[in-house]
Amino acid sequence: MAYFRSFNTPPPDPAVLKELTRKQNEMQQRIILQRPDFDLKLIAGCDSSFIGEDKILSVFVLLRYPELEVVEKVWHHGPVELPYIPGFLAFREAPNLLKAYEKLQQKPDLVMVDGHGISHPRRLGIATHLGLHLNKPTMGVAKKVLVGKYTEPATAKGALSPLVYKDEVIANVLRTKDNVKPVFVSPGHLMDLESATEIAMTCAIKHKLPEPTRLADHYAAVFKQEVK
DNA sequence: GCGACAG
DNA sequence: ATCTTGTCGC
Repeated sequence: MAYFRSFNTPPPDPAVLKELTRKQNEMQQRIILQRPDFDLKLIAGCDSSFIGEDKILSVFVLLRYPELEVVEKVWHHGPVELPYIPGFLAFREAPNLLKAYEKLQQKPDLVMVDGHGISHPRRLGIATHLGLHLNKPTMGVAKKVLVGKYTEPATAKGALSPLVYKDEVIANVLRTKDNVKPVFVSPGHLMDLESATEIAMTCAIKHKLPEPTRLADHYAAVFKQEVK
């Protein structure tokens, strides 16, 4: 990966990775995957951007559902300690994301995260990680696969195919727009694959990324300029 | 041992 | 993620 091909990024400490892996295996036991019982009125989207290599800026956008009108947007920036390591993204981004979340005046019924949910080696993608910390329904929408195998879904919007890992369907590869690369939708915590897929599709209006994460991504770039 | 590898 | 120009298409 990039970290051992790069000259300036320190290689991950084996002892640290062992500890973080232990933590994920521990958290894994608390994951609850079920159809949410809420009636979705407010949905949040979150994403982070980086300023240099040691500062992170996280954004949370709150939208009314299913209208998808923005009702609130907050951000928080701070230092980042760990380098990016595949499989350990949450330990790098979650701390700052949680601080941004606290700034929301109203809390969402569901959080859509830019990244994977249970479609992770130990089922602990950043969406699941955040869900456990917030004790709130979360789902992940990633742009690239992390683990698992799948066949390319049809090119029409709405087409999907399962992402399978260790004989289990951990996400749906969903085409959210005609002839555009699909996204990977997975449940995070207190959520199930079917509901997550349906919500992702409902939020995908005219772009590849569903509105919550698309707008979070957009504002992350906007706020980043204000900070600079 | 050889690849793969979210953001 | 980030570094970066023009360019093709709706």
